[in-house]
Amino acid sequence: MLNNKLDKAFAALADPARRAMVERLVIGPATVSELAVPLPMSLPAVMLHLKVLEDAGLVTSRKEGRVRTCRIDPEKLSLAERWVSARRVMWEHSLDGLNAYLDQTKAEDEK
Amino acid sequence: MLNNKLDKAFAALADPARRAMVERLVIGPATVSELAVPLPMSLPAVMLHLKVLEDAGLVTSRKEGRVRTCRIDPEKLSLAERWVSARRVMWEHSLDGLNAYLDQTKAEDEK
DNA sequence: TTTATTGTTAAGCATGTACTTAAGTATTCC
DNA sequence: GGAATACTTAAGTACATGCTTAACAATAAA
Repeated sequence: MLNNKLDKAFAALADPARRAMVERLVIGPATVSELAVPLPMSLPAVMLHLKVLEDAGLVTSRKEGRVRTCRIDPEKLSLAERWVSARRVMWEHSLDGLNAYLDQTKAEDEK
Repeated sequence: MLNNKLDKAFAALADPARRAMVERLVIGPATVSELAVPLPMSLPAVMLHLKVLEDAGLVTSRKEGRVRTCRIDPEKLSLAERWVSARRVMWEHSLDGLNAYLDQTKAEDEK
């Protein structure tokens, strides 16, 4: 059912086509056709990917005339980022992570 | 086909059961049964999730006797983190992101 | 050596995902 | 008005995902 926001955000980012769309949109807004150009698929398929991105809250779009313009909404992007970051930091503060850190420090001393 | 490492990492993190397993493992290593306790599903289902996490490189495990011990491998975790972070930063440096930043700054001035 | 524990494999099922082509709608241009 | 553009919807197909229960190791404990 994908209720959770994180579920949707991570699931959206799991697809290379959708990541490519995000990569394009971080540069600036784009139309649906512009997003579709580099992608090896039909326009309806791109629409579906766009819908997934919008549903995850990563992208918003607005239609003016016959053109739909899409842009990044970076809040959800940072939501996903913060989840991963917080867990990595937690791990680093655990005994396991501490040992890994010490091993790494030791390895660097021996260089 | 999920060839890409990022595909697998994001897809693995898109499931709440798997994120719960990661949350448990950042505290320290755990057995399969320990990971299964809080999860509302059968042990074989947990095994499948574990396999997905291992396949994504987020988790490693080793069997000693009849017990399999699992632990986090934070390298792939930071791989996903860095992808998101880099895109957010790129967006912030774009005209769109710059405007959002300025709007936010203005809003905070008015507080 | 029987029994309990811990994990693994197999088979099956229901649902979701990622497309496709074809047809349709709404705008804009000529 | 008629044609081109930019998307949108519908219908259908193929494959992947997320479980289940049942049966089967392998190891450890009594």
